[in-house]
Amino acid sequence: MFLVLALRVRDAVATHIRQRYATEVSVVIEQPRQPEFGELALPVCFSLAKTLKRAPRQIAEEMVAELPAIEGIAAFEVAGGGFINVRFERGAYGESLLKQAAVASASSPQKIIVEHTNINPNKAAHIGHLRNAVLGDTLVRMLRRLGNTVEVQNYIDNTGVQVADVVVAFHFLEKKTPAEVQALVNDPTLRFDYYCWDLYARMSQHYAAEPAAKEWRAETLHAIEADEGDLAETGRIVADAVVKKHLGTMLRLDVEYDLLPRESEILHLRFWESAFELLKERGAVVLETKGKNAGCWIMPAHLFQEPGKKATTPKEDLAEGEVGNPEAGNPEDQDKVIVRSNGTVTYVGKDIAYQLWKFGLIEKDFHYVPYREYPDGRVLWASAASGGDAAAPAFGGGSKVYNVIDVRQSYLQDVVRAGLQSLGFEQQARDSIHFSYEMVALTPRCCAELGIELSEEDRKRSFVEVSGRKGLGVKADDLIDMLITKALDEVRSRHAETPESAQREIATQIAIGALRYFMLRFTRTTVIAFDLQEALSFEGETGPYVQYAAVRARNILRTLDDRGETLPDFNKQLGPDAFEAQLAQEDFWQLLLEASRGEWAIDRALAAEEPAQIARYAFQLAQAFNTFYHQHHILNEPDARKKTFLLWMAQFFVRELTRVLDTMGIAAPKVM
RNA sequence: GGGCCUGUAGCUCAGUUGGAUAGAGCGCCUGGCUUCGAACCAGUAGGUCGGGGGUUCGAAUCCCUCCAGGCCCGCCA
Repeated sequence: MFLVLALRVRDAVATHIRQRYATEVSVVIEQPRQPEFGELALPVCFSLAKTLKRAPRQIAEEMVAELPAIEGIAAFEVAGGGFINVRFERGAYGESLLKQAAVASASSPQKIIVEHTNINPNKAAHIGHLRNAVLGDTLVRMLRRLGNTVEVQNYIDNTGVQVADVVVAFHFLEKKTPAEVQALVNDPTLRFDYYCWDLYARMSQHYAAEPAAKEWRAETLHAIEADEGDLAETGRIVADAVVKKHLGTMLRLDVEYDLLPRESEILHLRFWESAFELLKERGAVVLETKGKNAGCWIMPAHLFQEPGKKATTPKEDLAEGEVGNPEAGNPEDQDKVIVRSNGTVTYVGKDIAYQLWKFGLIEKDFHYVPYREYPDGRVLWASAASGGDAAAPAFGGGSKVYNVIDVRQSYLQDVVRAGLQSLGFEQQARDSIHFSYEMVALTPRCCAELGIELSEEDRKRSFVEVSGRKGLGVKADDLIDMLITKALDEVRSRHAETPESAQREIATQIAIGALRYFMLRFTRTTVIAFDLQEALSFEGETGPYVQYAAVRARNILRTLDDRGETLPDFNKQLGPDAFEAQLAQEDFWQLLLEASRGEWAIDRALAAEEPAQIARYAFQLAQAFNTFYHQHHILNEPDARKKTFLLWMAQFFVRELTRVLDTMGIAAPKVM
């Protein structure tokens, strides 16, 4: 509702300015620093002052006098050097919240593709992968809440070097047949993804000690690509088993996907060939005849050095203004090889083909088979080379694509985008969003706690990068288990009477809440220096703090029921006058406002491309409620009218906070 | 050599895209549970917003420069 009024004011003011001053300015809406200043603040007169060459305060006064009446708005006031502050009609506002009036959306709904997780299927997921999945899944939930159709893709690189290295280790180091590897997968006493974690680290050490072993890698990669022999079969077994483990880990966090596009199908269905024809036709890639890249098809550096941006809004330029191109050295050093001199395509080439498919820009499509069904009924599909299910939904063809990939891949993402651009797909290039984020690193203290040996050099650093090759990192499932164990201790001490299964369910919700909130509270550009104690905390700015506020509010309603009282019929007992009277009390009004700002917060967070803002909003709302809860004892309220109103407030708060938590993928437990 | 990011309280981080008196959590200190259960609340202390210049009504935010740290720049993925 807050968003509805904000948009209404914005549009009315913009129209007024256009008509009265014959000029076009973007009307920025803010929340005033001080609540006493009202509900919205418009600094628009400051920018207007420049074009009109008049004092901002004078313009503000003139505008306040001339602005037409707006439904739901009680007053415009001039403040400071030329702010226009806006006050809502409190009675009407409360009434509309009760009646659950219109849901607003600032942008028109569209089909959006979000790609996230994308873990190499060769070992267990670690905390860095958790950041990706939580960020991606929260983005998906935010987009869906504002009415968009979102398709979630988790790209599986089942033919790459990382899988190959584990296959190499199984085949050449451990001398295991595919059947023996399959037996490991089936062994219930062994965690296959953990086994691979160690094996992969061992293999990396082996390569370092005996570089000649890299020939095994080449042989294995070739076998996997050709899909022939024992090496290929072991590859399929490893990748499929590890993918299933990853899906299980992510489901613990309530992260689901719609589609697993697999690299093996991109290869076998020759997506690249279609893209290659296009790229050659439009001159986006050319055959190099001289220099160090002789014999390669390259993308000339100038294509991504001069992106030729036009007609983009400044906001989009800023948000994705990460064009990182080397400018030093020889000109050909900056060209990007797309097809090697031996005729094989590089990773970026495949990525360009995949990105084109996401927008529906190449003729090719996958076949699709159901991969698994989630407990909530959602079906996860996987790509297939042939014999697809006719009942499969239409995948791909999005109008906007978010790739949730860490910031280290910025350069490659720029090349992919440049590919689209040089093919003439300007709009799609702009709507390809690299939703980048910084890495999760480990603090030296955390390494010490986990018994990880560090070099002298690393110990002096403020953080150490997680490395799969070194086997250095915190496994996602281990962290989740630790969180659940800790939460379970707390739940047991508070609710000894509760059955074990219920205790465990609550502890799990708290653990996941803590984890997801932890991964969301940092902005995308912040390196998370992972600290076990901080991550395990359930106090202060944490997920459990927010969950607890919801539980407290719900306890009020439950206790009312336990006392044999019934919830009043709010629709009959609360009208505009009642709201007007109760909301005259400032702290009631402020809490209600905050609780009604959910969509506004999501709208702004999406505009800023920063999910951390949702975490922050949820925390602030919880904080506001906790203060309110402490000051007003609802069930003992002697004034019947006031009590009715406060009960409604509690109910409204529960509903809104639950929705925000859901947007972050966090459950509101029954008790805590 | 180049590109991108970061530098804000003892620590970890926000800061509404240039706005009003720079905020929160943790930690420290003080106080509050027979209550809708304290995973909470109230309060104290803590700041040259890395340094310097500039732009203007107004700068933590934009520009220049210097310093410090991180990431990336392969016929690897």
